[in-house]
Amino acid sequence: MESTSGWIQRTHTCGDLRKTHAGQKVVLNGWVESLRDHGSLRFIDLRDRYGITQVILDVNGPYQQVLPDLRPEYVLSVQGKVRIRPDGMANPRIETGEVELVAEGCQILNPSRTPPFEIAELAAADQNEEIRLKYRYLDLRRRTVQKNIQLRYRVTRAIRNFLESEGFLDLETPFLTRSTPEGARDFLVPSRLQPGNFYALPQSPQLYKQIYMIAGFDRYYQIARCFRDEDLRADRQLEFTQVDIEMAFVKENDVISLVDRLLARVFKEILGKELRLPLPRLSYDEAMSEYGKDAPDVRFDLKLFDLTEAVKGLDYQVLKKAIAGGGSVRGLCLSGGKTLSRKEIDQGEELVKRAGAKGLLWLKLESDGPKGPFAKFLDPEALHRLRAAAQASTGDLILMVADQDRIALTSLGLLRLDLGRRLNLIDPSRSELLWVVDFPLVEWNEEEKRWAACHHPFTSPKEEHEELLSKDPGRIRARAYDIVYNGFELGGGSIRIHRQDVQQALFDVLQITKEEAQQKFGFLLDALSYGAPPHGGIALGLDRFVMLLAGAETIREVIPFPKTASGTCPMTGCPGPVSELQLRELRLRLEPGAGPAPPGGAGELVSK
RNA sequence: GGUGCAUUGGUGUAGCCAGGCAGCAUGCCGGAUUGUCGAUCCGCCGGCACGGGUUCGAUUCCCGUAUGCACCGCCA
Repeated sequence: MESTSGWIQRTHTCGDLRKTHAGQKVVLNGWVESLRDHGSLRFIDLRDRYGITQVILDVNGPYQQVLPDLRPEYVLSVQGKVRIRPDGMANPRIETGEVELVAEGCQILNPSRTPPFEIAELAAADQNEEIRLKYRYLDLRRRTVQKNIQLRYRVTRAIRNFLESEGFLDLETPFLTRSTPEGARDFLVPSRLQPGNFYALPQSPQLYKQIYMIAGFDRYYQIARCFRDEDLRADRQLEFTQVDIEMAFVKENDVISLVDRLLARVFKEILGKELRLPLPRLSYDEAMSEYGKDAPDVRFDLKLFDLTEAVKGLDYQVLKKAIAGGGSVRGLCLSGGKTLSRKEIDQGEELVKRAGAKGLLWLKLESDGPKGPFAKFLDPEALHRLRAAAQASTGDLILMVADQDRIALTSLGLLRLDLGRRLNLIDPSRSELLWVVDFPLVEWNEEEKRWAACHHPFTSPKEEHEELLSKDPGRIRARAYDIVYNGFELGGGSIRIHRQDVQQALFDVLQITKEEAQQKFGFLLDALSYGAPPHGGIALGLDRFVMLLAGAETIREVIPFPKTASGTCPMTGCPGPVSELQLRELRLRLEPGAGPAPPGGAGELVSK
């Protein structure tokens, strides 16, 4: 194509050139990755998204007027001839390393200020994150970051290709919607046309995708942005992305096997790994009693055991009290763990205490008998029962928590993970995926003295449990399922309620009043009354998925423009103040004390 | 809302426990250099987040603030 603005466009990218191009005249456009000045000879590594090509400039070349000016990150157009590098000069570290471009022309398309940090591939990897985010456009030039962002694209493409081959339609849903009770805090958007009223940004497209099902679009998907105004974490951002899927005329197995195949496709395409299908399933109760977590990391064993029966009748207060109070004694057995120091055990105790346990009991199975705070209360028979129940042998360490079931299990679940990490029991090269099924439908919220939905208030109870809605909600199991990847909840879904009477009954359990339900979800209840098909679906956390596939520590590494832990963006300085006029148009007034960020904050960073 | 850790030239760090000239690397700037590829060699410039306290003296100790990160609460 003819250039109209005086600069010469590339014929190839910086990742293209090989031996076969030798002798050809080519043009490259790109950034200066590094400069090596040998006086009368100058090497430039020219970079673009496709790779790096070495360019050779001669001090006597027809471009000598630009030579003194060249600096890292300048944007260049280089014309020249491709040459095979002299013997022994090839660079096997780059794909174009067997050739080089001997420059015959070189123009600076744009200079660059000195970057605040190095972009070059081998530059220090642990760059301060705040600076990286402030200059995200530079950070995104770095090879490793580019790889993560491109990986994200390849993952979404694989997902789209798969779902579309399965007949799913990619359908949009509004960003400006209605605030709903339950769930996370909404992001609110004031309405100018309806002063005093607010839109909410969607926490997920949940209700819309159900409406699509009722409307007959029986296979929907969307790579959807979701918004939740809650505190951030390494794996949580204010806005995040879900692979949102919904299907009509399906039961649990249809959704689960679809996602099985979807994941298998992604693992094949991205990691080259074959997943064995169907993925294993664990009931919620099994997951909790064996791993102490509803999203277990099964890359290592170290399962929890119920030791209640084994220690029942022992004259040891801690145990007696817990059992008498309706609780249980749970434990795990660390093979060869007798070498654990007292300090390490104390650290473990700290951990379980933070999870609400009163303490950590331990028993070392030495060859000359058991050692530990309650060893002397153990008669030979009880010791035998305990060893059997914990599948322990001599040299092992049994760690126990005696408490209410939930506390005993969750605290040991945390301890299990901590031990797994600290003792290197986890093989990081493994990818373990599994389904957790048969979740409870609702959970008692002690603070608010009411039942709350475990998944969301549109989740269908198991049919045989429907009658329990009015009698014993805690015993109801839901038609819900979570997919777990290396101990992370990758996604979750359910078969939805498609009958108005059941939906109403669940709202009653959740103490959502008729008025409130009518006001907030009236449209859904109405829709359910016009012939809603049985339907269900799932939402996968794309950010977490890509993070795990990339082997990254935080989802910020796979999100092009993430926010800091306090919800700010060092690059744009958002959130920022708005003008008096904007507020007046919305009929909003700020409280005294609320207002623009103080100087020295993120806003200030940007103005420099 | 809470807890912990951190903040030292442009960037990444040492020094802080045990108070007394702030060191290293890289980048920047200048010079040398014909086969480098994290080029090399020589030289130069540049810094203790902010506010208060203790002290003869604070980068160092104490308190507060700000910012970042991790975690708890929170996230159906």
